[in-house]
Amino acid sequence: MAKLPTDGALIFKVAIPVPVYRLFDYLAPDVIDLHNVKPGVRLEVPFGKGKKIAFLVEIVQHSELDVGKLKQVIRILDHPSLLSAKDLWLMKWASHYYHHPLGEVMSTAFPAALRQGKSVVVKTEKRYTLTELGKVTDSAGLQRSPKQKSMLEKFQSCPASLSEAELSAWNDNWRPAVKALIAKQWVQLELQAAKLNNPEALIRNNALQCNPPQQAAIEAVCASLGQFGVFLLEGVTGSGKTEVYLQIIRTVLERGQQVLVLVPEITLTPQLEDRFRQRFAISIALSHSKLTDNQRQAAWLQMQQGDCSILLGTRSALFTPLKNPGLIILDEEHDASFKQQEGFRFSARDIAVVRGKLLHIPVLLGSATPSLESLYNVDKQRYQLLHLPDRAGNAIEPVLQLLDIRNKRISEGLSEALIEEMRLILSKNEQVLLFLNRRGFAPTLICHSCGWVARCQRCDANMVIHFDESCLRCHHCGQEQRLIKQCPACKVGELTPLGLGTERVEKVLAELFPDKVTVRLDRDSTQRKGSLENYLQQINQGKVDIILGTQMLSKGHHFPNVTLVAILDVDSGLFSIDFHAPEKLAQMIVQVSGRAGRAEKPGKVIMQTRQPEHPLLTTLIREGYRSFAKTALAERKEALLPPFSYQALLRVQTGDVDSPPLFFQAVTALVETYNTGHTLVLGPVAAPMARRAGLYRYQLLFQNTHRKELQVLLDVLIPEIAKLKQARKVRWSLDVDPVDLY
DNA sequence: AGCACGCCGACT
DNA sequence: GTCGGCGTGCTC
Repeated sequence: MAKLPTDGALIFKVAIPVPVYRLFDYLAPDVIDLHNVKPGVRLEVPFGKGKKIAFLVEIVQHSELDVGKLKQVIRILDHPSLLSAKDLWLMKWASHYYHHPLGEVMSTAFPAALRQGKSVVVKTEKRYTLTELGKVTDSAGLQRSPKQKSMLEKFQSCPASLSEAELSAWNDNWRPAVKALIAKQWVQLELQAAKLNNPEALIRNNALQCNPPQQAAIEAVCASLGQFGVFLLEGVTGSGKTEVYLQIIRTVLERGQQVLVLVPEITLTPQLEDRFRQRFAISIALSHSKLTDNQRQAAWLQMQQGDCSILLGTRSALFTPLKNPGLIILDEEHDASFKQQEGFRFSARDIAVVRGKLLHIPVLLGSATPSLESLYNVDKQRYQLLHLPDRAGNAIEPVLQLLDIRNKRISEGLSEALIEEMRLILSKNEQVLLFLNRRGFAPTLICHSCGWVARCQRCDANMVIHFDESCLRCHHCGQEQRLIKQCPACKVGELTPLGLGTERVEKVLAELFPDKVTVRLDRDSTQRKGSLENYLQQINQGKVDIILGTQMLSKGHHFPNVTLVAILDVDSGLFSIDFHAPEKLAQMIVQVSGRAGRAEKPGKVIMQTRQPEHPLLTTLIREGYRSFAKTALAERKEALLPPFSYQALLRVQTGDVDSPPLFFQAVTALVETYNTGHTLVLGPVAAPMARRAGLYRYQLLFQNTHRKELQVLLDVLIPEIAKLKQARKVRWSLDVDPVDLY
């Protein structure tokens, strides 16, 4: 219990969710008993004109400010804190690392309802009130003797509560009939607890037989339980990664500990959830953006209270407090969606590793195509590589091949050679999967006569033709207009769709294969809730011959009857200015390839290209992803790009063109003052897409081969930038370790 | 981020 | 003479 000093009031140092890089001082509330008032508790405080929910960070004796002018905390919301000291430490660390105000970091770590100040009833011990027990027992609707009745009445009006041991002792004095009723009730109430205490009750069905590499991976991670270690589980689709997860999780549960499982996207949760539910008889908490605030809050609290042992969630679930942490699994660790792209731009993968170290638990990163950063960390022996080489059940790796389409006749993106391959596969009643990462009919509408192109008025981008909805749409800002027929510039020219989108390919497939069923899977076709699931079901039931889709196809879902995969336009990924592009392209190719085939039906992957000699493609095909990664890492090293250096990107958006130069002038002056180390400052330059949604975009890149030096510079620079008056006219943000230079 | 204060143009 | 524009500064 904190003691009141004799000479003065206690000061609460408080983080408030406002974009301000410091804490605020408040007088402690008028409660003498500060028992359980620990850093991390939510507070209601007066702030400016109104009130805000804030977070206690520290209790101190003195304030830099005149104590007489301090306001007082209105109330304390949590008894005790919902966050552990380590949870708070992690948030402070993240606030510092990403240079984001602590109040906002903490705010994002709480579910929406709790950050708005909703109170939570926290039970401290598992006790059952007799009143409660009496009510449920009585509602069984059985005939009772007067004696039983009077006993139950006594029971119901009894204010006391009993622990398990107390109840069973007390139980012995009851008549058998009432005892039986209570026992029945007891079983219900204790079911969850019993499952947690009895490992055998956890498991619904027997584990699958594992091959030696799987077994080795399981043993390596299990041997590390109770201590920190990062494991990179590398395994292609079908290599049995999930089985490895499940068996390790079982061991963690048997130790009475909790598991946090993070996945990149919600579309992946149903399948993993099913596998988990089939294996474990305990409840599984879910947390992702498609759930309601209440559902997410429930999951959060269940993990915090230790009422649930498995949490399956997306990026934002990372900070969920764990009563009894045992393991963090991050599946598809290479996926860019683990990086938050606005506001508090954190990497769930990187913070997960920090959290594992803090909690002395292992972190298991899984991927068929590990990120270059993680492979680099394996080289540096910071991560331990666990490789699953075989497809479980002896399935054969798909054969990748390039299809040179230079000077070849091509109809709507499909070369004749590809069409022939498709005919062959379809004639055997096997499925074909076509991948094209561009939705809509065509990405450009051009005038055949004068060359006019339909551009978005608010972005530096073309309007995409959507014939299905008879509109032109900008994929960057969502702006829409009706599909026009006449050229607005020359009034005479014929408007022609240029380029390829999934809608267009769908149309040509209907002409080429009139007796085959095609399903198109992209954001447009799966917008209705449940339609994706519906399509997937049809595909797996064999009602579909050709699957055509975008990025959506490359993640999670596996199509065992697909024996031919074609990537229609692999070249568009080869010429990006972002140095991450080759890595992303290689990952995409391997991920898409992994969708196809199974044991008795090996898959074939065809990539249409006009760059058949391109080293990225040839290395990937001849030597595989790991060879590609090795080459790519060598190139990064040569150019001193991450992971051989560290970057932070200062981004700016404004409605007017005049503010950014003034802002960057002021920033550059600050940089000159504070950059005593060797941080490279590149820019400012216009962003690759200089205008988006009506806003002008610029960026300034900081780069240093020493993490610490960059960190120290940003430590002083960012709060100073926040104070600039030129910063008020622009929307600026800092992106530490950017993954997307757009 | 909000919100108030404050100093310059077109209006009941 | 006022209403209101948004530039500037502050929030314990």
